[in-house]
Amino acid sequence: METATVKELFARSDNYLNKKIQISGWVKTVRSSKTFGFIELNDGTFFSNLQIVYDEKLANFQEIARLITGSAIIATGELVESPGAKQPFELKAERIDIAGHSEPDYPLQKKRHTFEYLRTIAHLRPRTNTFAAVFRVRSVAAYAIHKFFQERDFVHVQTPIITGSDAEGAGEMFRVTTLDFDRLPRDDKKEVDFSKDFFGKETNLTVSGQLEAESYCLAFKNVYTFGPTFRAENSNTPRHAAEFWMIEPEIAFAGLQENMNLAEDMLKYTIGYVLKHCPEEMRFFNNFVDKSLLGRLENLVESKFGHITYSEAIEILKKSGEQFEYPVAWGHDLQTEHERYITEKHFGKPVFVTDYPKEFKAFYMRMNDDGRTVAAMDLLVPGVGEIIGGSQREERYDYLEKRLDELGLNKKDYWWYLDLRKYGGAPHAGFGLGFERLLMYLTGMTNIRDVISFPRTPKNAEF
RNA sequence: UCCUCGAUAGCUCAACGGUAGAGCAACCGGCUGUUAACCGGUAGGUUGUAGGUUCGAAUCCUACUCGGGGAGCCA
Repeated sequence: METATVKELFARSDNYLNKKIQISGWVKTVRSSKTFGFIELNDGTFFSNLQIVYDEKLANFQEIARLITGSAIIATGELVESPGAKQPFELKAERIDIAGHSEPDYPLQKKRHTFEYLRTIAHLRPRTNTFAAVFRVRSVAAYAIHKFFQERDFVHVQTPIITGSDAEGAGEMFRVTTLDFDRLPRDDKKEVDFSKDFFGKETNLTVSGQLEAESYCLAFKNVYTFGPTFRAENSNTPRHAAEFWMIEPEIAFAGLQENMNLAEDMLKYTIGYVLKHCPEEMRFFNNFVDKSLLGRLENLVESKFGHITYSEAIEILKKSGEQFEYPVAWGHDLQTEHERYITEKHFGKPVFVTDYPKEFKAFYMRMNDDGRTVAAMDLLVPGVGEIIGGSQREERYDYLEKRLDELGLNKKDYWWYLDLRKYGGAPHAGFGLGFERLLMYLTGMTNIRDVISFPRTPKNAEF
C-alpha cells in the first residue's frame, strides 16, 4: 500500500486508480446518511479536496459520521472512479483513523466568512480556500523572484534587520533596545544614555536594505535583497503594514532605463511563473475575488509598460478634464487620485513615472542635468497604486555631499555611504518592490492584511 | 493622525422608541450517491464598553475600544 498526497492523485490519477492507498488530512465537511456518508478531505498539498466514501462496514462508522469539521484523519482504501459529477475519483474507505478530534465550536464553517472575521482567527484561516490559495501563491511567487535573479547571476545579499544607522530616511522606525524602561540610564544632560544600551548606541529595525545593498552592488555588480522591513508609521490603510517584505535589487554600471527594464522583466517573469504553476489558485481568484484578474494579468505579460515623466504626467492630468480634489501643477506631488487616473484610466496598465522634482524625493537619488529633477521612477499599477519605487543613485561624491548639506543631514552619519563614492563609485541604480503589494496585484485581494500570514498594523500584533 | 461608516446568537444578517428573529454551525432524530446535501426538532442573547435622554433604548445623544472605506506617509 502506498501513501499519497491529494496533489499526486490529481497529477497522476492513472497510477493510483483501483489501487489501495493511504491519505491523511483535515475534514472540510461530512455528509452522512443512515448507512453511509461522504467526507471532503483536504491534505494541504492541493487546492482541491478528495471525496472519501465510507459506510457502516467501518468499525467506527458512528464516530466517523459525527466527525466535526477540522478533525484530522488518516484514511485507507481504494481509489475508484466517482459516479458523482463534481470529482473524477474518490476514496472508498476501508479504514479511517482519527488522528485528532475537532470541537463543536470550530470557528470555520462551510459557508463564506468575511475577511475581517478571518483576520481574528489568523491561526486557522490558512485552512480556508481563499487563504490556502493566497499563501501557496505567496510561496510560489517568492520562489519565482529568487529564480529570476539567480538565473541572471544576481547575488542575494541578506542585509541586517537591526540597523545602527538612523539615517535611512524612509520614515519612522521601531527602536531596538535592552534598556530597562523603569530605570533608564541618563547622561549629564538628563537624556537617555544609549552608550549603556546593548549595542552602545541607538538601534532600530531596518526600514530598507538599500544602503547596505549599494555596498554589495559596488562589489558584486548585480545584487538583490529579499527580507522583512519595518515601518512605525501610523498608517491605517489597506495597503500598509508595519512589517512587510521587500525586494530590493541594485545594479552597477546601469542607469534608470536599465533599472526600469529590470523591474518590468522581473514582474512579467514572476506573474508568468505564478500563472503557470498555480492554475487552480489563479482560477479560484478569478472566479471568486476578481473576475477580470486573469485577463488583466495575461494581458500584462504580453504588453509593454507605459513610460512617462513626471512633467508629462502633469500635462496629461491638466488635459484630462477630470475634477481632482488636489490641484495639478508642476511642483506638487502626485496624489493617489492622480496616480489612479494615470494608471487606471489613461493607460489602463502599469506605468513608470520618472524624473520627479528633487523636493519630494530622497537625498540619494541622482540629480538630472536640469538641476531640478532627479532620476527617480515609480511604477504605478491599476488597483494597487505604487508597487515599486526606485532611482538611479547619486554616484558623484560632490553632488551627494551637496545634497546632504542642502537637506541638513549630518555627513558623519553617512561616512561609509560616502566612501562608496570615494573608492570607485560607479553609476548604479535600484528599486524597492513591496512583496505584499505584488501579491495583492497577483491575487486581486484588496487588503494587505490578507496576503501576509500574521499582519502587524497599528494596534494589532495578535498571534 | 484626519474624515466617514459600522459593532445584535459561534458565523452571516434582520428588527430602527414599545415582548430581540432567520439562515448556517452545534446538539437530537430521519434519510441507500451526497457535494454550500436534504427533512423534522432542541438549545443558544446583560444587543462592543461606560455614561446620558425617556414611562420605556438594540434603536436617540456623548465618550471610549475595535473594525471597514477614503486621505496623508510609502513598498
